[in-house]
Amino acid sequence: MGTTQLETVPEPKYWHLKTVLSEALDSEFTVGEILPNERDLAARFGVARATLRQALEQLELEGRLQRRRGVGTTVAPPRVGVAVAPARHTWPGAAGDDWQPVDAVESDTVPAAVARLLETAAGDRVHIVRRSRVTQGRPLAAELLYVPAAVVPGCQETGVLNGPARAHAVLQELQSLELEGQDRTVELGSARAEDAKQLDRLPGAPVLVVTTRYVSGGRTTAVAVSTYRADTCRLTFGESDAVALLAG
Amino acid sequence: MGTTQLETVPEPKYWHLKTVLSEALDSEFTVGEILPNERDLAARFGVARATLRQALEQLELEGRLQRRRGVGTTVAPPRVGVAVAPARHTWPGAAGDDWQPVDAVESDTVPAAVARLLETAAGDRVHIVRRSRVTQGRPLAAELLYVPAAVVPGCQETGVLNGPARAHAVLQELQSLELEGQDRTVELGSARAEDAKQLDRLPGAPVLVVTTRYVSGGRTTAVAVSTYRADTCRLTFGESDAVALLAG
DNA sequence: TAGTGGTCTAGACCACTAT
DNA sequence: TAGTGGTCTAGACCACTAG
Repeated sequence: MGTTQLETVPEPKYWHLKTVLSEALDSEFTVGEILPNERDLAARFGVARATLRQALEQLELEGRLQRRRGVGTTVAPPRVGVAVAPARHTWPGAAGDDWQPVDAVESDTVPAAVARLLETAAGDRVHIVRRSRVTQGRPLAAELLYVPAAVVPGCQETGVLNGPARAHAVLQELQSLELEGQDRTVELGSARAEDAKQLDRLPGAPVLVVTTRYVSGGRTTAVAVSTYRADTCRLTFGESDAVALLAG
Repeated sequence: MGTTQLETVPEPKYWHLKTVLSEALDSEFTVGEILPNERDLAARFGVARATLRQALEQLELEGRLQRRRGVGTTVAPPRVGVAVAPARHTWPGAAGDDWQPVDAVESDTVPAAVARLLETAAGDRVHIVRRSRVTQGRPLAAELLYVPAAVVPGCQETGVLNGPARAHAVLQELQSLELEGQDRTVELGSARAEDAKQLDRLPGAPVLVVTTRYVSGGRTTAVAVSTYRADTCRLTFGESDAVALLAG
């Protein structure tokens, strides 16, 4: 046969579209610039809107685009480098940490995965401190910090305190304990409705879930579940924070 | 008004569907079990197939499901905990590391982000070592390790070696250097065509991209870009590897 | 109120896998 | 060859934002 078929596996349209758009973003657009709307773009490329959207979704996942309902699609700035593991181990809420306490509640039900780490039994009272991390006015991450009531006995009477003050009380008492170590896991998740609101995203948006285990007195003393916007954040670990400068 | 509208924001169908399916997975299915096909499932829930697929995609993103074309949709096992930052800093390829060298090439073009970290100029020769990480017969991650030729002068004449041997030669010479430190970043990406094949996924599949910077002699000596399957992997950091046991 | 992205439908065909 | 998930279409309506 004289026919040459270099691509035995034809590239899907949305994949090719993504490549074309990606190159266009590099060469013809600047950060913050607004793209034509989806209907126009689809028409221009001769595809259905759903196909165009598949390409846009990928680019948004990679942090290249930002889409907002009622507004439009804009070119996203490079991802923000976010230091996750400080050089020195510290309790959450220690001086200089980038989180802002939001409020705290006491509960006797925690997610199964958290209960397993804390080795708490069903019914054990646990403080749940909500915190949020913001940079340049934009929400980066939401966190739930789980501290068994038995770990911070001084916080028995915090019921009278209001939100932030209560969170402060729990965090403050933690500082008095000796922190022996910590470890973390990172995995992909999708934002729960509550997190999504806090992160200014729609429910289901992709997030990087960082689970931190704080060890003190030979056992897991607290667990933090931090939910970072996957589209805008690049998590940084390690001694040198200089790498946070890396772009694109 | 006597009307009570608790949900002013009606939940999208696919979101509700995802919740229902998620609970069904917990209670009525076992790991590895095969689900009804998409057309049947869509009919059963009274939605279009596209809507059903939106829910399945979310569940796959969260590592609850595994879908394979031509085969079906199965219940995924819990994510595998993968140690990313060993307790002691070592060069890639050191004894006991979980990676298998695949091959190596020499090139004078590297991704812009890598060139920035390595501080190489356009045209500088760089060894690119491909490695892969496998557990229980399943591919977890693919890696490209970039080492400037100037860093491993003993590897000038490796052109005659075949793939794996060449990779070994570069890795071996690295061990002789003193490693001063390393740091890492983690971000969300989508699999390039080449990675996708190595990871047994389709192009565009969500991946966790770990960029490791190796520091020696006061400067960045090597950069590794490791691409982990986001659906099956949970990355673990820190001194204690015990956390790798955490499930679900 | 006009315009945007988000959701949803009811089809169709294709690529792949196992039999 | 039959059955699966993957891609694609051409519509429709909804929720949200901004002028």
